[in-house]
Amino acid sequence: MDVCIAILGATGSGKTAFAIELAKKIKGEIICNDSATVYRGFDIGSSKPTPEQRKAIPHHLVDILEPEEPFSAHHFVELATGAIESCRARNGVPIIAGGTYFYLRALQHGLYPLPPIPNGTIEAIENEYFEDDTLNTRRMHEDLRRLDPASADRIHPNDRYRLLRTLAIARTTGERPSSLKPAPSEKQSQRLWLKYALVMNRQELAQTIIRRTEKMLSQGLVEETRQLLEQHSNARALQSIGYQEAVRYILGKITEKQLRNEIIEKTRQLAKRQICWLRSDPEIRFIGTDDLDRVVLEWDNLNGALGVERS
RNA sequence: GGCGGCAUAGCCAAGUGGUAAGGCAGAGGUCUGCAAAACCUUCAUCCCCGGUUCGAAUCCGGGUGCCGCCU
Repeated sequence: MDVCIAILGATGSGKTAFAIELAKKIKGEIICNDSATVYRGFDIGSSKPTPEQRKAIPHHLVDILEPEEPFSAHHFVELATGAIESCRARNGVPIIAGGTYFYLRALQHGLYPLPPIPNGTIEAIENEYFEDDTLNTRRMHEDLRRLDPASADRIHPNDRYRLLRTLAIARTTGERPSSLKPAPSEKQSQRLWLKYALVMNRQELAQTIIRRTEKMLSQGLVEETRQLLEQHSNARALQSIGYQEAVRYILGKITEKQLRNEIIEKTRQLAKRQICWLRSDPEIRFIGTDDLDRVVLEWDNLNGALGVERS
């Protein structure tokens, strides 16, 4: 049996610090569950773990990609799986820490067994349904219903993002997307998870987000963005929170005050969606930042129980 | 002090006699390979008092507040 610990939480709930403290106590290594910290150069705005933190505890999946390189749930699953194994080989405890619950779910439960969708498929579909300057999602939805009613039921007619992807899957596999089932690998199904989420009340969280945002700005988020924009203007991560607003500020579209307020607002909205994910998973246990000992204890208990089981 | 204009949700705002559009924010939710993304649901009785009318956010009178101009 292979046990992984997940430390989840909304942005600013203190999960990074908590995960590091936990790692110190149980010989853990941290695997970052995050869509932005994987990129080199995205330091301030992604609140990447600091060099000191990374020196104290090994961190995986940080600074592993150039800004233009693609990254997705699938890449995350592969890389995180590798990191878990190498950590295990060193007798360490893998601690998956971060806010991208979608990635964690893919790591835990697996993704569809899908052939890669050929480049240009999505664009081709887009062109097909592009009418009068917009995507005719109504027609996309009707066509999807003809191909796969079950998928059409699950996807809202306005959700062009999922409509596009589902149509692309249907086209490249020739199968009904709704018939595809997530396929956890053997490793995945043997893994045991201890999942925790740091809770914080909304007001406290709002305060933390304000402080964080101001800190990012004073640490030079705008300057960092300016450099990224010059060298990697196509990087997708430039569209993530903080960077997107900084780009608009650099282009003169918003004022400094708007920059600050919009980052705060977007971050708060993100936190809300993250909390929503966490609430939807009954396996997650909610903890406070002072519950470190409890987590260590639960980990020890589980280990003891597994040890007994083995003998 | 006089004259004019405005007053609709936390904010912006449509509506000029027939039972309160829309956007933003907020709250709740969905999510299976871009997720720090995309999408859904939900949220007011119209500054106050009186009048006209079957019926008023809409018309009339008075009050209050804000803005502009004049003295």
